[in-house]
Amino acid sequence: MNDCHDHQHCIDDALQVAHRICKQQDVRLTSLREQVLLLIWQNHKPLGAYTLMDMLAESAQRRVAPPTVYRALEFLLALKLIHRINSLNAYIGCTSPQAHQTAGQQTNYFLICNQCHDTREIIDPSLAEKIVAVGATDGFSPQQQWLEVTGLCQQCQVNA
Amino acid sequence: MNDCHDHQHCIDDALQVAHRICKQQDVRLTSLREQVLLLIWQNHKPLGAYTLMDMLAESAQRRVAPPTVYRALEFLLALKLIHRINSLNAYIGCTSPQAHQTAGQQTNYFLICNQCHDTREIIDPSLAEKIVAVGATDGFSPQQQWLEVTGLCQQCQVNA
DNA sequence: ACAATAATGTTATATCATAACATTTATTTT
DNA sequence: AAAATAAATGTTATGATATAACATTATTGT
Repeated sequence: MNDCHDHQHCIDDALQVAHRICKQQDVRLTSLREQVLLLIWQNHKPLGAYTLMDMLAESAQRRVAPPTVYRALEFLLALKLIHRINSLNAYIGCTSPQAHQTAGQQTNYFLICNQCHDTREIIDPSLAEKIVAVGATDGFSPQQQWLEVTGLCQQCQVNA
Repeated sequence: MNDCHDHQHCIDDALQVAHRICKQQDVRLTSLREQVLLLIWQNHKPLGAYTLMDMLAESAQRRVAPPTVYRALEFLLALKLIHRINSLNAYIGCTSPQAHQTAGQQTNYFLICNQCHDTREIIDPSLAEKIVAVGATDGFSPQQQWLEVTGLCQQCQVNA
């Protein structure tokens, strides 16, 4: 893990934000949903749905079937508490659920380390604008943007 | 389809380029591989592997099993004659197979219309540079970039 | 023609995801 | 508090995407 941060603090913070957002939106962060979110944050790497199922069985003593975990993921995705990494079929915690609306679009930018799999979300309105500008050449009106950049994170470059 | 081009010409051209590249690289564009590439170009939209299988059975009178079509796709992907659209689990023809190496990275940028599903590839070195710059802030060394932007193409905005 | 290599065929199965309906839990109304 | 309602989760089955492992066929170089 790319450990340039206090990990426990980061988890606590994410959970706290989640509780706040759910309260605001008047939706329920049930025990299942919270467990899923917690597992995603504890691992701090993109996790697949079936991996999460196994983890729930182990750490949370709760064996659930696929639809159950997918429903929890769907809920968390809708609130943007997590994101889906399309190139990995996996899910990761969102660092700032309110921050990726830029000019009416949903932006999702990730740096994915091929070696340690640490995955970092980027929030950068100037990048969003650049991408909009590129599409505008073709008269395209964007709604959602996904950017997944794979490579080597700083840690893994140093260690190589 | 976003028909601002001569479609047959575009198909012919793509096939010709494919033949040339295979010759250059000394690899074989077999009948199966060519059929798959042709189907992808004829449709001009992202196609799933199983859709391609069905199409092969119909138009090319050739019923094949999944591994066969996946191997053909793998071959075409390796030569960058096609790309995979991760958000759709689908494959699309590449407009200029040599053009997306920018500063040592493979770049894949697409505008995907939510309505007509027309999917356009973008080649834009300045965007690649911008993305590299964004990653550089975190000391990230990129290898591959995927950008998938969904929204409405010009045609579909006009028709709406 | 023969050996070596590459491509495709075949069977089985892994992996990711959802539809449809039953049950349980939480909330609201009375 | 009990009943009615709504929301969440459980359950079963299956759909959709992809690959592993090994057999066979086609192509290439000698």
